[in-house]
Amino acid sequence: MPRKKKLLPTALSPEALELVAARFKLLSEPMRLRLLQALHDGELNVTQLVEASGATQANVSKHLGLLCDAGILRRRKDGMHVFYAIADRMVFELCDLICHRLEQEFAEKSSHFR
Amino acid sequence: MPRKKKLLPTALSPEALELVAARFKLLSEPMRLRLLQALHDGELNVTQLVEASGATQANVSKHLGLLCDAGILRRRKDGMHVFYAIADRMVFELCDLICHRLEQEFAEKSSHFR
DNA sequence: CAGCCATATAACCGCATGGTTATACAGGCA
DNA sequence: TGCCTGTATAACCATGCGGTTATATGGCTG
Repeated sequence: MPRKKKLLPTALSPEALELVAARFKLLSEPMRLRLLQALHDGELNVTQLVEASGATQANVSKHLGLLCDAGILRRRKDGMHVFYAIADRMVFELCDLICHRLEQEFAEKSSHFR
Repeated sequence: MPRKKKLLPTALSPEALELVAARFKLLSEPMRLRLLQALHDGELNVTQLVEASGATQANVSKHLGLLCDAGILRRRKDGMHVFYAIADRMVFELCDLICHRLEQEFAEKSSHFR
């Protein structure tokens, strides 16, 4: 078996950067993060997500569609209901990284006042 | 020494999600990713970044300002020049995660045609 | 079938923001 | 001092996109 990955950065092409940026953009909406968070522990249908997020049904549906198209969520129809679930748990890894870093930054800033 | 982190997800507050989303939004522009990538191996001044990115000086300057305000970059004035450098290398970790995942997704899709 | 519920979609509006152009500002150099 | 270079900023425009409202679709139930 050959080596797994190249270690050097090897500048990404502009097209690749577009795709990466698009992925970040998907995660750059608080409402979508709320939906993802609501789905952290398991699938929910649209009505449940509407309740959990506090947004309108149309709005929730649109966001879910985007996340689904990107492969972050998956859909499962069950009779009249449509259940959504996390398809790519890496999103939580990304959020946690940012979250901990922010926490750390604020802790440092606030320490200057003590 | 007590435990380092709580293990359970513990839903983030809406305000926290706003901050996390804002961080993602900063990374959701291809041009900003290009600038970050250009700075991967060390600091560069604005003129060099203009060349590296192919954008206008004003545009580059604006993006650099945003990244700097967020603490992702740091500035260093040297005479007439202003040098920018990565202040938080976590951005590369985030990009790599997404990048490898996209690579993997496309590889899987393309394999269906072989 | 009729009517209701759950979901998706289309049309629209308003705002945020990326890009450009022009200009201001500051440091070096004659 | 005056000019040139490097950088930041202000004003402006155009586009994208999140939110809403209204409507379509489709499955269930009486």
